[in-house]
Amino acid sequence: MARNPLTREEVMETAASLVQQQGPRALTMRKLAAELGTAVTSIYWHIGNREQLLDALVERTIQEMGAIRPTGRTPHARIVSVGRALRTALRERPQLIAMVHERGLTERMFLPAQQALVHEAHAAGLRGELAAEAVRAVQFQVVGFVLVERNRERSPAQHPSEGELWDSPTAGHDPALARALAGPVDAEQLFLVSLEALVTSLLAVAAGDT
Amino acid sequence: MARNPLTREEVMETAASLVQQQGPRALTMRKLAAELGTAVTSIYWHIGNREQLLDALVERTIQEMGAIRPTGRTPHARIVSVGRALRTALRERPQLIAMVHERGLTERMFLPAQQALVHEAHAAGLRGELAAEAVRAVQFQVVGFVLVERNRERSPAQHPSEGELWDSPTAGHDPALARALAGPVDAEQLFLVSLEALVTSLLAVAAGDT
DNA sequence: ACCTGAACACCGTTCAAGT
DNA sequence: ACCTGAACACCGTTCAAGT
Repeated sequence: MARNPLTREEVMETAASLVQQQGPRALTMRKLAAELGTAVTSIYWHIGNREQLLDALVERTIQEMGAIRPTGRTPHARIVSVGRALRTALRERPQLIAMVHERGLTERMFLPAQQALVHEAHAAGLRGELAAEAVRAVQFQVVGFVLVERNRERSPAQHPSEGELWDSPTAGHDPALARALAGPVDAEQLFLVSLEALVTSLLAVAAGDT
Repeated sequence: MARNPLTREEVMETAASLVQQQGPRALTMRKLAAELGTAVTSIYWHIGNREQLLDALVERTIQEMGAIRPTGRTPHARIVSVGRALRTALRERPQLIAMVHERGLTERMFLPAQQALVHEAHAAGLRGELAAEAVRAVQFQVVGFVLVERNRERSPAQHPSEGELWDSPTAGHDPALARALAGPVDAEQLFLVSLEALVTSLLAVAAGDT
């Protein structure tokens, strides 16, 4: 029970921990009020409605992430490092992904990496629209991958549907392929392979190589 | 009011149209019952609870999509064509994406393309784990992109946050870059560029070129 | 300026009771 | 086998009333 006057900060704090522990669906105004020891309606006075609360939480989490610092020598390595760091940062905050998911705020997840990517794209010799395209390609790639990855993890069931391919005409001739597709995904490796591929192509354009 | 005995089919049909028109959030058991002219509880007898209903709808929509047929001459072109077709098919069914979103079923969206991709990867000379990796890389790429794209479209607000970069140190030196980043995304082009890049790299591996 | 309880209009789900 | 209404335990939000 909080006797001292309720604070916007206090509400945010409690809401954040609630989301962190049980996901955004569990963040109900009434539960939150109970946790805070106040009436439900007090929250409305300080924060507004549930949507605004979620928005504020998303913003807060993004702030906490801070900037992303590239590592490595070559432009290629540095851009890839930004992608990896962004994925790591997002995966460390599954609640963020879930909240962004629930509302339509994916582009918020782009922000932490954007400055760094712009800088690196420029350093790699990309200019103007081409640089913008490269920045966005990496952002879409990374965020998209993380969305798929998380969504996959959320799914409780095994993925037996992929087993269908075991006896598909093509896979039947290639047992190793069938086995690999039936098995679990090595997300880490898949992420790296895809990102490397993308960056390679983007930089090939910069080098004048078509 | 439906006097004839309620059918599982009838429930699914009505539920589908409800989702199509107003999104999965509007699919409430009570609204659905009202639409059908029955008591809410009848639905439970035929279908089960809301989760099972959504699962069934997802499955149904996937079935409707049917198989994806590659076009083009070269392996590269054919794989890219599968990616494009998959994206188009998904974008034509925004309700599917929303439903899959709400539940954790992303991998269901992988299925329509998988057979075709396996075939094409094989035709391109990829075998075993390498082929599996290529198939999955394309799947993740396409589905991830569509997820980001859709989520972006759902967001009502403009994206002023990207304007931040206008006066970022790097972008400041490159007005064309700043302008491009502040403007809207050409999703179509971004998708193609990324997909082409990925496929090029995946096939380079097949050609023995490291 | 801040907090409150009552009330409204919704939910999904269960269950005993009907035919 | 199929359908029903009542009931339970939840929601978010508004609003008039308090201090």
